[in-house]
Amino acid sequence: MTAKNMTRAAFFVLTALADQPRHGYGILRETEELSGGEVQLRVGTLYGVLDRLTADGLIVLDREEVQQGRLRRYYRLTDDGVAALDAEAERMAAGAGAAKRRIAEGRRVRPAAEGPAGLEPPTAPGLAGGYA
Amino acid sequence: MTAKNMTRAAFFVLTALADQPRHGYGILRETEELSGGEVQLRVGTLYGVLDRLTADGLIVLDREEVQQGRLRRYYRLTDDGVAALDAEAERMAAGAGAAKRRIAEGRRVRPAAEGPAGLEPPTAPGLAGGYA
DNA sequence: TCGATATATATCGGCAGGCGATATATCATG
DNA sequence: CATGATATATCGCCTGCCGATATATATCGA
Repeated sequence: MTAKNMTRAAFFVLTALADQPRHGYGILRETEELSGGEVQLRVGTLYGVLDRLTADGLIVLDREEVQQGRLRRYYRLTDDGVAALDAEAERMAAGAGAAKRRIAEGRRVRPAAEGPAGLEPPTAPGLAGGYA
Repeated sequence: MTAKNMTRAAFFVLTALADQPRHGYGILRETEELSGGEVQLRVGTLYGVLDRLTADGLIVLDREEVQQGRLRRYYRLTDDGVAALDAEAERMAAGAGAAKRRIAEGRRVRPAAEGPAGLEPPTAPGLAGGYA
């Protein structure tokens, strides 16, 4: 929707890889654990995301291991990946802050009441805080 | 990807409506202004989102006005809408915080260097902070 | 020993949703 | 008189998420 709009799935994958390299299945488990089970990154989503992030140069294949007869393919963030994740986190924090502020701002005019709108016409139109 | 996963566009619309009722075109301008031009909610996106949010009971048609021969259709948040936006803001802030923390955590092992991985095998696997 | 579950990879088709393009209409500005 | 801002709305393309499915090995309980 914006310039380089990162998908949620991509964000979660990058976050899971931010502290150390992980393999696909590890990313799945880490994401779920990290969010207390709230976020569930799906298998069907994972590999597409991994391919796209690799193509975009945000992650790279770190190494391959064979543990107990099972292949593990480890990915890690590139410098670009770290930067992208950092920027996205910044944007999210800013957006969350803006939303919170505006909810509070609206609470003055809208104290859980119904009816066409606030009683007095809104004071100023757009002065708002801005995301950043 | 999670339980009730709200789209970005929906988030921006709800945020734009959080302080006062607005009409479609106003939402577009407000979103752009609010983010310093970084976020551009598209016209082709807007009305679908508006319909979906209405169907979900997160916003309602507040009123219709005719200003200088042009129709303005104002929407406002419902209580559910406020709650949903608040919850989403919380999730975003938590996610952003987790990402930031993990980036810092990884910086210890990955000081902008390249090579298969950190020198010593990562100390502990998953103790992480968790989103919330 | 057999079935279920966890670990681990990967693909495919359906469907939701964002976006560019397009259409229509009014008003202000150059 | 044309352009651009304001204001609504629709349509088709394409990206991307997800459920289902496939394959293979190891573990554990019945």
